[in-house]
Amino acid sequence: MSATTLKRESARERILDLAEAAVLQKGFGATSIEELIAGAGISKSGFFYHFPDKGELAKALLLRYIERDRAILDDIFARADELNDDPLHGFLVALKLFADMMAAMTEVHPGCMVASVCYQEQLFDREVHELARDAALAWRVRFRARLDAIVARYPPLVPVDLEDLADMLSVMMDGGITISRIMRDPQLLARQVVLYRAFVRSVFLGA
Amino acid sequence: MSATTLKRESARERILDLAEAAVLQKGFGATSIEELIAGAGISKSGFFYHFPDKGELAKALLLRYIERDRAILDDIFARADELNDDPLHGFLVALKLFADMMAAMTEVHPGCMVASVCYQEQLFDREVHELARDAALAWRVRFRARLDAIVARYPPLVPVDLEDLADMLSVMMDGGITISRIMRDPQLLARQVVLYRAFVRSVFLGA
DNA sequence: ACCCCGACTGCACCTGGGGTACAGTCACAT
DNA sequence: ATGTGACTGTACCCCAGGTGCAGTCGGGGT
Repeated sequence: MSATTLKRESARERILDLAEAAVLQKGFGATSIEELIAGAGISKSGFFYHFPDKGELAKALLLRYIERDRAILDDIFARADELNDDPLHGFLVALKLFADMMAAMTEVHPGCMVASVCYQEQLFDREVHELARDAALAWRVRFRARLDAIVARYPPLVPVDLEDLADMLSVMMDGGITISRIMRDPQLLARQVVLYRAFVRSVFLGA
Repeated sequence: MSATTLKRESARERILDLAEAAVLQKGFGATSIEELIAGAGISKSGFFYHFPDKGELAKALLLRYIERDRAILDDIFARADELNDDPLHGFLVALKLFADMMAAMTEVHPGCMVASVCYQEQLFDREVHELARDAALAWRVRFRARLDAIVARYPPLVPVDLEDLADMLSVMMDGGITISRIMRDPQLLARQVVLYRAFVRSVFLGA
């Protein structure tokens, strides 16, 4: 990394920051390169120097989003595990932490980049869709591992498929974000996470 | 309705059909008026005769989608009520019918128009967003009424807010469709509806 | 001192998509 | 016969997403 690259924040990062906010707020299609370069203070040529085309911007955006999401989940689970070493209670605490985090957001959740990509198909290439798929698969694996640890100690009282229960969290996050946005209710997502928590609790601990 | 309107299927309907498929598959932005008029066999002027602008097409599309969705739900609940007059078992049967319907779809669900609109903000006017919101509100009211009837007979064993539990179905449908698409697993949505059913069951009947 | 390289700028130009404007057509209903 | 609904055709405008390329500017390596 040269000194030039480090000064302030590189133009590339500035574009990515502006694009992320704009895309989550109004969608990828409605976000113009024009507005990004105006905001970042660079020329059109400068933009195309960093991103061969708009699709590459989408890829970079998704990659960054997935990475941050992963870091947030890592942090939440780490904090939950610190407080507790029982797998079930650790998971329940993590869900609580997550719900609190969502509840703390005063405005509606900016949206899930992965879902956003899903509804803009064909605009992006195969590669971008694989990225989204890999992210969803990573969520499944992560949550599934937690659930596997739980069943070893708590035999489920309600018959459920663990993979489905793992996917259910992804489903509720994505759906929760969407319905939260549609309803313009910032708290809806948090309440849905709490409901998922109640389900997990009742599956392993009963009513 | 004139004879002209009836011959074959009106151009307007043809456009709407083509647009619906295209939008659910690749998004509204990626669906060009050009491709629609080519498919419908009319001129550009013909398109703008029916829809003042692309936004009006979105509105018409959403309206049609919401109406069909309403009809499907009406039918499912009517069939479920025919088979059963207990509110809880009626709801559980309806969920089963719904899951079966979703499972019967061999390809991945085309997607939810309402969610699609949600992720394309700013592309549409206030009116379109109000439409999406009203649709989500209608789901909430419909499911909430079912749940209210259930609690009158079955005191909940797990403490849940009924409005949240009602919203949870919308959340799982939308999220299920999205994750189903991302994962390219057509059966995922059906399995998630079954899980929601298991939750409702355990809330009112226990493990 | 020299030059290369990364990170741009500026300008010219092209395409496709979303419109606008408006005159004309043609079948059918009254 | 006359009007109305459902269009067609032509012409034109703007904007966004590019493409192509020559030039610039500052730092680092030799």
